[in-house]
Amino acid sequence: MNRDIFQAIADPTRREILVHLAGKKMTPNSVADKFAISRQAVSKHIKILLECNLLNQEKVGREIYYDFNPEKMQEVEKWVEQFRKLWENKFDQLDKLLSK
Amino acid sequence: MNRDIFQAIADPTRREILVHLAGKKMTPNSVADKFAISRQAVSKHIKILLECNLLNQEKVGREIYYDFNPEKMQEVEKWVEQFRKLWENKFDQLDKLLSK
DNA sequence: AGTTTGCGAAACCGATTGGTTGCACATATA
DNA sequence: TATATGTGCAACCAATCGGTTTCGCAAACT
Repeated sequence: MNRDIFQAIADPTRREILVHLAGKKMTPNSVADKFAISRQAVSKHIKILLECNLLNQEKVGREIYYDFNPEKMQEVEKWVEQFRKLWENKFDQLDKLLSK
Repeated sequence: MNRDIFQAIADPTRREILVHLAGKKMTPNSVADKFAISRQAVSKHIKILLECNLLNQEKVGREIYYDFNPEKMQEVEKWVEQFRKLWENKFDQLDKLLSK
């Protein structure tokens, strides 16, 4: 399934999961230990992140290790990028004002 | 009301609205002309964007002009930033591999 | 003064979301 | 072989979402 990455990172729990998995690869169980929700709920979040290629999957025995795939996140960066010149202009104008 | 900016930009219509309003200030009616949804639906989107400070509001007579406030978008940029070194590492490794 | 225009707010609706519990199944362990 | 563990999937549920239509009100036009 093809999912919108912006919708994927809209949920605060999923954003936290991403930060954890960017630090080190983890199993769903160990991720779930970090949160106050069920293992299955975490699994659903992981599935969504997986569906938009924000995670890599590696099966070891009966365990599955997930870790963050940074490439996809560039899509977000690229979208935000288009606005950067706007806030930089704003700062430039403030700088000019302050230096008067 | 205080709203999550990630939730605000999760909707594709709202992202399009932001791009329009980053180009020039517009009234809800003129924004609605760009979409296949009602003016009221657009107004609800604008309200959400306003609630997390992604828009500025300026009343002129009976019209209200909205335009993009870039500062708030830096929150998203900042969050994505933490992952940048990860994908940059990935490219470095690819470069090394290709130059062998 | 009466009508049109621009807007936000409210009520409503079907679809989606984020959680739960229960289950099936493969893999490890006794 | 029997049992325990790690996982994904399905069914269910209340809450939220994104749209609609209807309404009220202020500002502009005739």
